[in-house]
Amino acid sequence: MRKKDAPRLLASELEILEMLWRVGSATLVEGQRALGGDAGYTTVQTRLNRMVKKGVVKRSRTKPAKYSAGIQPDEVASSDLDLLLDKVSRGSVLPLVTHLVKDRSLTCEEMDELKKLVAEAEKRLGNNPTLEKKS
Amino acid sequence: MRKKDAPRLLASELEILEMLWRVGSATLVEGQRALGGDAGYTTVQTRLNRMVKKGVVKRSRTKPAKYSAGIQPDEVASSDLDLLLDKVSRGSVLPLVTHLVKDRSLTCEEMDELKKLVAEAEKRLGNNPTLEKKS
DNA sequence: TGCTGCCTACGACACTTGTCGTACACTGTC
DNA sequence: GACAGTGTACGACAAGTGTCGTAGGCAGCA
Repeated sequence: MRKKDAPRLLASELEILEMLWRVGSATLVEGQRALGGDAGYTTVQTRLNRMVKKGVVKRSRTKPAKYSAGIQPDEVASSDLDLLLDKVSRGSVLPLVTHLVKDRSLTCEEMDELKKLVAEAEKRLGNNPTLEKKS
Repeated sequence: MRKKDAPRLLASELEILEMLWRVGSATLVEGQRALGGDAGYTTVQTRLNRMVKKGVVKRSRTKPAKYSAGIQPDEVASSDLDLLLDKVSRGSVLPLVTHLVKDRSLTCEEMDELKKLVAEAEKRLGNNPTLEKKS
């Protein structure tokens, strides 16, 4: 059921994607600049093109080609979280959520959303009383 | 402050670590078997040894050398989640928590823990009223 | 028409990772 | 002492990644 699109992207690929998500789309020059200018022009070019070949980045047919992200942040987050869930926390969400929420100050809005989430989950639990007996 | 120990492990490395966390420690034979026997004996040997060199796996000096994880699941989860948080969800925990909690059935115990977590976070928010005004 | 600047394509080279095969070392046993 | 079994070290090779350099294509201008 899971889309096999994002098979655990490398940190460097995440860096590129993060840049593209941030700026929307970018030509090579813009992209290289947005990445901080650390990597050389052709380096960025090669990395972007290899990611295009992989399908995680799209490029336009316009003359100064525009590169844009081919996958959305939530897709990446999803597959990555699922992997973490599977390999690291043995299917239990609690440790992960704990790390995310603990030691972090949330805004009021986030807190509200969080409570709403929990309330929904609780309602769902009430509706599916059989599912909770797996422990 | 963050330990730079786990710089975004590869999926294959996670697989090895998952096995070691599961069995505690293992010789090569045990490890290869625990991995499902898909990879050859020397393949597992090479992968384990390369991870030892990286410091993410430890090996004993006993004769049939015992391999064990050099980092804990929560360390991996932490650094990985922080990376996701930074690159993918632009510092906002909500999308990640949402994915973790939504579409998943939690047990009663997990639900309790979750509510406890939220309550704690809320208390902390109350104690630091200045931090919430960033929006 | 020829030159100058961008943009792009392609090749190169080192390093990492996945996958093994092979050779060496040590321990019992005959 | 020779041999078999088990464990370990090392080398090899392909594919992928990070990093560029260089060459070719095209627009605008003298």
